Amino acid sequence: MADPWNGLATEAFFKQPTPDLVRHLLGMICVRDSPGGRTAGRIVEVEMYQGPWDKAAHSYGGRVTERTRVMYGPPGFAYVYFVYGMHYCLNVVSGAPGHPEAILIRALEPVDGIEMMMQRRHIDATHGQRSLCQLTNGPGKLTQALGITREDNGLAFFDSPLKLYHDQDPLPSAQIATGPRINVGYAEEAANFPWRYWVKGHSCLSAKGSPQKTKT
DNA sequence: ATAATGATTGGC
DNA sequence: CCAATCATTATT
Repeated sequence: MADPWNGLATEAFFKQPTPDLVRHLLGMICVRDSPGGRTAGRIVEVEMYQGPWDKAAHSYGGRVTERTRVMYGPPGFAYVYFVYGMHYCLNVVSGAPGHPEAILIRALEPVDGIEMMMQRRHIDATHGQRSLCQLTNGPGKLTQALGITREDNGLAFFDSPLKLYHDQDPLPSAQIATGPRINVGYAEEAANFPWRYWVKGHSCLSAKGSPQKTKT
């Protein structure tokens, strides 16, 4: 038997309940292979969206549209949508078929294909941790850096150019923080659900996702 | 057919 | 703080 915490995620891995999967995605490696090469990053910030009763979700109320159709299918596939007329966002579909749940990937720590990411993001080569993080520390930034577009909608994370890998054991709870999701103020009571999860203290968290630093 | 708006980012 | 920019969605 393969070690479930080492290597390409299996189709079965995605069948766990969304509240479990969202924590297990933290620390995993998201990979996008393209003819030009591989780009990849470690997942450090995510948000879950749960089906018909989550007013922040595109699938709120059980709406089935062309855009949200993939959310109603089996878990482990990509839900990619276009927002604000200029950005793509990448989600991992979760939940059993008929349960329109998904997990938005909000920030990555760059791991592979740095040069290609810099070209795609139109960022000049500079060095240091801070400049690396700006490649992928936001949901729109990471799709641009990995070259993810609407063409990726519906791809299987366990069998396609878009992949999720384990290279370490799941993060312990002590290293995971939670809080309200970003930019869902329209969602009334759901706006306050603590359904954003991030790696505590990580330097590549999204700008709005980074807890404000307090002075001592 | 038309109007409103967004699971964001970057610039001022 | 606010403009950019257009697909998606709901409404007429």
